[in-house]
Amino acid sequence: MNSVSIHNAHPANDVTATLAEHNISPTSQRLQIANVLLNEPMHLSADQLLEKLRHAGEKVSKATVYNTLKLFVERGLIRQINLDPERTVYDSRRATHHHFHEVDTGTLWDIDPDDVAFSRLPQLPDGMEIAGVEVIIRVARKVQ
Amino acid sequence: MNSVSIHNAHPANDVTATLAEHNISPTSQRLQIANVLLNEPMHLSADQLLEKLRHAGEKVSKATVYNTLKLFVERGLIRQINLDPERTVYDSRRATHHHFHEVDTGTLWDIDPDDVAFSRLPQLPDGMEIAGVEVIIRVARKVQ
DNA sequence: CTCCCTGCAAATGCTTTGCAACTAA
DNA sequence: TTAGTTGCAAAGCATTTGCAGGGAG
Repeated sequence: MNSVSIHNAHPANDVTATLAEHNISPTSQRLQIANVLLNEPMHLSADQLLEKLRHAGEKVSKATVYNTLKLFVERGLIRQINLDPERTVYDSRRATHHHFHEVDTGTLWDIDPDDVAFSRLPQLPDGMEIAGVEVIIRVARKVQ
Repeated sequence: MNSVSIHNAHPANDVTATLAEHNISPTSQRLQIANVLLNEPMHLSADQLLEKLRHAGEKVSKATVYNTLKLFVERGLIRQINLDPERTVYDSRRATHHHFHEVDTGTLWDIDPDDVAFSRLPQLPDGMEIAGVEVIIRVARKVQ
């Protein structure tokens, strides 16, 4: 598959290949970040990601985390979600999907795209085409 | 400024009443801001709003605009929409409705709630109830 | 050697806050 | 008088950028 000899606990080959598919050269930091994000679908802020990496003993700077996330978003590797101004979150599930958003805590859950279907959608503005449809279901803890 | 009762071209009484309904005392600045936002449904950032007010010859400070918008949101008078971190937008249509979002320019259009209907929605997480459903249709200019 | 990447620190830009002056009742 | 508001300037914070040092080939 590849001639690079990276041997860590994670299926790094997949990640390296994924980076390559998106024209991203696989530096050590990028692999670390991609491993965290891509191994399981998750929503993380830049700071949460940094903390997770540091916790795992990785050596990454804040600037590199930001720059790398920005690069990944530009290259379509991850999605950027903006719930509120102090909370930019990155979503490693590339396929379009939807979200539950718990209003009080800001927690996000994924909604499988198959669990949402429309029986009616509006006409598009002239000369425009759909780039994506996103549904956010805001939920709150039920008061008894 | 002036102790004169308010007599402008707009239906200020409605606005005053609306503020009252939301437990907001009708100061001069709040009336100015509410007039801009409530007279017609619109999406504005804090800065756009400030510029609009200044253009209209109103005397409002930036801090007051921010504080007032925050107050209005807390009191449920307007909604806050977060497109991306440097672009918090305020929406004066209180009823739930949906949006077209032009990706390139960040422009928003309203979608009438009647123009969207679901034939399937996911099961809610345990103990949660729906606080609102929001659909964002991202659109891009068609390339010929 | 050369190119690209990293990381520190400084810069940026939106938003909030401290606080003194002010206003309406 | 008194409670609530305003506005300036300063502070806060997430994110970006400048630039020197570093690593891979």
